[in-house]
Amino acid sequence: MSKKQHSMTIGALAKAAGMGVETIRYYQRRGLVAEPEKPYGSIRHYDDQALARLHFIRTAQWLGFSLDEIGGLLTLQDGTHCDEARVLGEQKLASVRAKISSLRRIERALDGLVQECCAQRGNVECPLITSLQDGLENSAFT
Amino acid sequence: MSKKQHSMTIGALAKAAGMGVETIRYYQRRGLVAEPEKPYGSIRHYDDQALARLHFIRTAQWLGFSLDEIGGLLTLQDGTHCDEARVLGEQKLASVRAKISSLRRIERALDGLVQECCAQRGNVECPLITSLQDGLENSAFT
DNA sequence: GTTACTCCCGTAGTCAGCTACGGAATCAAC
DNA sequence: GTTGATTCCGTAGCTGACTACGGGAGTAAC
Repeated sequence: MSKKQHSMTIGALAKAAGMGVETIRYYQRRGLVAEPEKPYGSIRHYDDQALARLHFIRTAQWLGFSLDEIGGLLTLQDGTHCDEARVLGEQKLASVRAKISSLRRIERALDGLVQECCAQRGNVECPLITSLQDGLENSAFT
Repeated sequence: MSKKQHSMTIGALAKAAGMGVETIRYYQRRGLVAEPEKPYGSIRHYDDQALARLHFIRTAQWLGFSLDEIGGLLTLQDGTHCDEARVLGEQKLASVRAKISSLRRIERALDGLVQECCAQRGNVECPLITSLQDGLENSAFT
């Protein structure tokens, strides 16, 4: 149970979290990470809890949450708001799924265009370009 | 074959293209859309070719091309650079596919967390939050 | 005790893609 | 011939997530 003694400067914290010092200071300004009060000397020290919070932020970002949304999640962090967290998770899941299906449509369209391009190689008319000009309406991939 | 007589002001063009006047003027500044010279009076007029170009831009944007990339595509527009266009299309297709697979991983992770949340309803510990804190490593969804 | 690094803090810049503002000119309708 | 909308043009602001800069203070190594 050694927790507090593992203290580090902001530079070490940044290295441990795999991000830049300026990024952490930016999160502090946004209110996502607390600034520990600095001792009588002058330099602030951070513990493992600060590191955990940075992990939280990074992971939630990877899941597609914005920093504002992460701020919301952090207020639920005491564990007593499971339902609210779940709702946020469900909303994010829905938006991720929407993004995926939109990207799939784009994939089909692009793939079709590239195939056509390959087939017509050497031709003067480029099917990719002309499809873009026509807004894809006349193409089979929409 | 009536083409030129279909001329419009920038406002009408914007409406036809489904975008704002300021957006078109922004594209002109970026060099994506030409500014027709204005007649002795004062107001510029745009034809269907300008509209086609806006369609081109919008569609290419939907396909995930940035405005810079679209500028590149537009220089290939004479149709004699089919191979180059195809290469750009293939690159974009690869990046779309990468995005999709990354989003799928995110989907799985989020879905797992939300399921756990549902299962543990009423519990004090929220699995979604704690997983975020631990960086998902200890969770089954990575 | 000096050199070299790191920290502190505020402010400002970056990127993409718009969006808004302001003041003058012009056009369309009545 | 006046009102009200639109155009023109340059410049400036916005969003999100950083990233950089500058100058002073503290800290670690030799």
